[in-house]
Amino acid sequence: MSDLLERLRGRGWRLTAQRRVVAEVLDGDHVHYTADEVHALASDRLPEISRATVYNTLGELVSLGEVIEVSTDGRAKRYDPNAHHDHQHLVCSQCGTIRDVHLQGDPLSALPEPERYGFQVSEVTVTYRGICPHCSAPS
Amino acid sequence: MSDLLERLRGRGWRLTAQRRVVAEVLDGDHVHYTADEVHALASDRLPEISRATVYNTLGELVSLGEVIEVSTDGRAKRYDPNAHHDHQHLVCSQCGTIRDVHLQGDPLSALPEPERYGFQVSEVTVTYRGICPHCSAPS
DNA sequence: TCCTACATTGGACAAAGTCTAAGTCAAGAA
DNA sequence: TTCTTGACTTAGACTTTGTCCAATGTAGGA
Repeated sequence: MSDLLERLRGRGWRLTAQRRVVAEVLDGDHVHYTADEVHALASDRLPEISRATVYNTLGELVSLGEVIEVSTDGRAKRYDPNAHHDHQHLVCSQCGTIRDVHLQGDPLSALPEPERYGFQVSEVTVTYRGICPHCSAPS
Repeated sequence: MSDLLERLRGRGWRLTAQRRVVAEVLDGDHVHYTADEVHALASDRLPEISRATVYNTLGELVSLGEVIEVSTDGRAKRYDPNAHHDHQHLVCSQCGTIRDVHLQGDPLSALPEPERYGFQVSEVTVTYRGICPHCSAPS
């Protein structure tokens, strides 16, 4: 994670306590927090951090390509720090759990030329939905 | 569209002016309105229709499987009446235009068994993003 | 035509996110 | 080290999107 901070500083990012804390919260794989969750976790370490700063910082990390914004349910967006490994998401329709998954083949190739309608297609996101083992287990 | 109304009546739907108007607004292919847009268009024909009714009706149409809910941008959900033809979406990153597209092959098969983590996967949505011809044209 | 269960309404409420003006501070300059 | 300044942060108002509820209206069967 300190690589991340170094990389950002190299791009002219001013390194503040708030930004550091947000980056630390997002450290780790398979993390998919909402902005509110990031704010709550960041507040544990830096109680005076404001919501606006969390939103600002997340937005910056997204536009710098260090974090991916995921909206799986039409509710709060989630932030995925696993931005340097191409992957998609598998979501439990019941509890909302999210897993990163890796596909066979390139989903871009499933869209034939005549179905592109002259668009310059550059990105594809695939979301699988189903019931996770925990939710389908007899209770 | 009157097939739709007949079908719904067959399922015990009470046919009111409000519901008819909402269904009429959603008539047509390649329509992807937000709830607010549906409300505005419905109000043109039936000025006293309330937002709550539009939300209720859209929700019912979705749970009856007659309309699909699409959230392409993490902002307002859009409602797609093209529910009986399997398709995915192509979105312009600049202007937000949405097109229905048809894929080659089944995207479910791109997710190998070991990548399913015990989920019972039942659904997949694929969203392509790019620049539409109108936005990429020299202005 | 009358009944009544279901539908609609308007407004309050809630969740998620954006904006702004005023104050603070990281990091380069001296 | 201290100073300076423009970038960063803050609190809270505001916006957008959507949900809920109690009161009122009405579709369609008897």
